[in-house]
Amino acid sequence: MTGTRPARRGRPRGTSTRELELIALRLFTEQGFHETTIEQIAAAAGVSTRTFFRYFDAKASVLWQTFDTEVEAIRSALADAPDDLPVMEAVRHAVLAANHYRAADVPELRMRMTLVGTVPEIAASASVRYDAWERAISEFVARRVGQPADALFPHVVGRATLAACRAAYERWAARADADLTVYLDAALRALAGGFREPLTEPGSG
Amino acid sequence: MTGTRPARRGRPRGTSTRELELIALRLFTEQGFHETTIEQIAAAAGVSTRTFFRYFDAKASVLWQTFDTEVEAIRSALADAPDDLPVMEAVRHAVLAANHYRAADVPELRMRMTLVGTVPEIAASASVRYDAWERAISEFVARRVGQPADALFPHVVGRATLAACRAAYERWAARADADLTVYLDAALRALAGGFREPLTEPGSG
DNA sequence: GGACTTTTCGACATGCAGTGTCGAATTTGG
DNA sequence: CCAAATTCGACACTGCATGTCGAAAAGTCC
Repeated sequence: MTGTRPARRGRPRGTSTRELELIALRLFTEQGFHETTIEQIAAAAGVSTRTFFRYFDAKASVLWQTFDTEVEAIRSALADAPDDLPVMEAVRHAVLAANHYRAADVPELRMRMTLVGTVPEIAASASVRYDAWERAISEFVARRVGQPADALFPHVVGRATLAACRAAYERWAARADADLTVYLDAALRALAGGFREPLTEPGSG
Repeated sequence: MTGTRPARRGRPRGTSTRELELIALRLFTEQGFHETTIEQIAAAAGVSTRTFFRYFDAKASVLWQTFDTEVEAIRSALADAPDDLPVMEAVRHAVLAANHYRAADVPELRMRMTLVGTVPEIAASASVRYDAWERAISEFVARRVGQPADALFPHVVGRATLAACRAAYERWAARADADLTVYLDAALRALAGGFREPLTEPGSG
């Protein structure tokens, strides 16, 4: 989000968060998360390990770069939702709108998802980020039903919605046979239906 | 689950997981999680830091001792559920049955919940444990709807159910004005209703 | 162009989590 | 009393994360 100002003041940066992200993603998939040291990532980018921590506050943070973008997309989509649209309909549309990726970005996205769903240490690092995602939902729900954002109902909706989406993410990353939005749509419809009628797997129809 | 055999063979243990758990819980609440070193916990129990890691594989693991018990309780409750009971009804009953605590255990439970909901590092350590909880649900759902346990629908139900319960846990730990089961019941009813009608906060009626 | 400011970087040091190794300590069983 | 079993403590080591401080590299102003 740092505006690309053409001429900054002091010494120019030796690398970028994006470069470190790509290098780390490659090394993690090649040799594993735990087997990759920060020293290796930094060395591959031509900087010191100390500098790595000037770009990211932790080893796993390198994988959560693009996550904030999605949260913001959901937020703005929910802000534009018409008032007569049912709450869970609005939520579903917002999530789907925020998860349309260009074909070129899909392999990287899948790589990231696979790591999140596979490596426990990375999954653990997610809990903090998920809070922002959930808040985007719960604050919208709170507005619509006229309750404080930290009340039980909005909180439950936010948590459950993210949980459903995570399940869809993981299934998609593991199977790779359909569009991500198909999985998300199915999961969110099942959620809004109270899980009364079971769902047929997207790929198996 | 180590059966308390009265006479074992070699040198007797210098402490127990339970003792370490209580000491750690006290120190964490007194001075914070990050501010408490394993050296302090071990010293308070009269053992070396190396020995701490013979009882737990990580610093945060010390707080998840009793979690497995709950998962097992849910599992067995679901196994006994009658076939004509709707799926989400059975899930709700099982969760509620597994969360009846004796009054004496409530303060410790609340302490633990507060830490999980407050300290990011502890929340992060939870993701692995939650998997077992979710599997208990999703395997039951898979059985009932005749799908593989790793299919999308059971997966979504498991994730969403745990998410709803976590929201209830946190609200309960933060407010402390009612029984835990009241919060859980409300959250799970809202989930099974597809979040169509909003929920009134348990304490504010 | 030279002095000054701003910003990033590298080197060094430190603390803590987690793991491997190995010998010592302590109990039971013969 | 000796042997087997089991736990513990001491030591060493790697890696993550953070603090400090001076050097490097750019722009800015005169």
